[in-house]
Amino acid sequence: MKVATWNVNSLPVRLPQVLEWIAQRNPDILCLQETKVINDRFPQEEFLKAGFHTLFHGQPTYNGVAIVSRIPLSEPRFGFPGWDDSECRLIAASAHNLRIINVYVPNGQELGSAKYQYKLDWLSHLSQLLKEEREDHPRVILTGDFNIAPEDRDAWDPALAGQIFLSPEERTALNEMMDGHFDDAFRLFHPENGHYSWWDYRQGMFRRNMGLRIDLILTSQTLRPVLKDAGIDRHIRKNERPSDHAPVWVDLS
DNA sequence: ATGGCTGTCAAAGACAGA
Repeated sequence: MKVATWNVNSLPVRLPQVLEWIAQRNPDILCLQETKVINDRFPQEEFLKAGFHTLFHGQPTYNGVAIVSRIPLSEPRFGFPGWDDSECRLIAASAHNLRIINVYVPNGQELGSAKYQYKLDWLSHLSQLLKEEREDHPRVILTGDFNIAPEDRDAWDPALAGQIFLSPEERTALNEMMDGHFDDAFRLFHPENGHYSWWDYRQGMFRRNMGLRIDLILTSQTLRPVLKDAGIDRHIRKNERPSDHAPVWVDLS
């Protein structure tokens, strides 16, 4: 059983590539970010034809998250309880015995900015929500675009450490969320340097493999015995008119 | 030092992304 995440940077533009990738990789659950499509225009039918249920949370122009799944989805959640975040960045649902939480963490722009503060506040709300979700659900998969490179080995240039996406505050927020509860599934299988999930469109960054690993699949430690494999489908970034992110997946028995 | 690309909305270029 495969669970995957992909920031598609516009689902209307990327839908053909998403359907093609689904046919190749055959995920059971796919979490999408930056769908950039309102709910009325979500391409439900196309996913239904491919055998997937859909759950989506979108707004005009920006953000937007969705879960598409071969397994029926129940107990949906859209956004945070008790906090009216105006941006569509969190969607969750249960599938079999798994609790899937799909996030599009704010970018943060630059250290000290209002957007950076929003990112830290957002992570704080996520941490709080996660405690509740973990109490209710023993097997959680928290996945999505975190806009945080967890460690120095997750960045093409170690000199980026301390800057946005790699700052101590962002990493502390992520570590505190994970500590003792979650594994970074990809790293259990691939500990070495040079693996990224995002490359800037500009300056041939992909060609030069200058990227960041910011798209993560965090699995409850209770799932560790059933984790079989994990990967990043880097080749998808070579597509014509690609997303700037590649799909990331984990395989569980 | 700056901008380098891509997408949206809308019909040029501002805004956002990472």
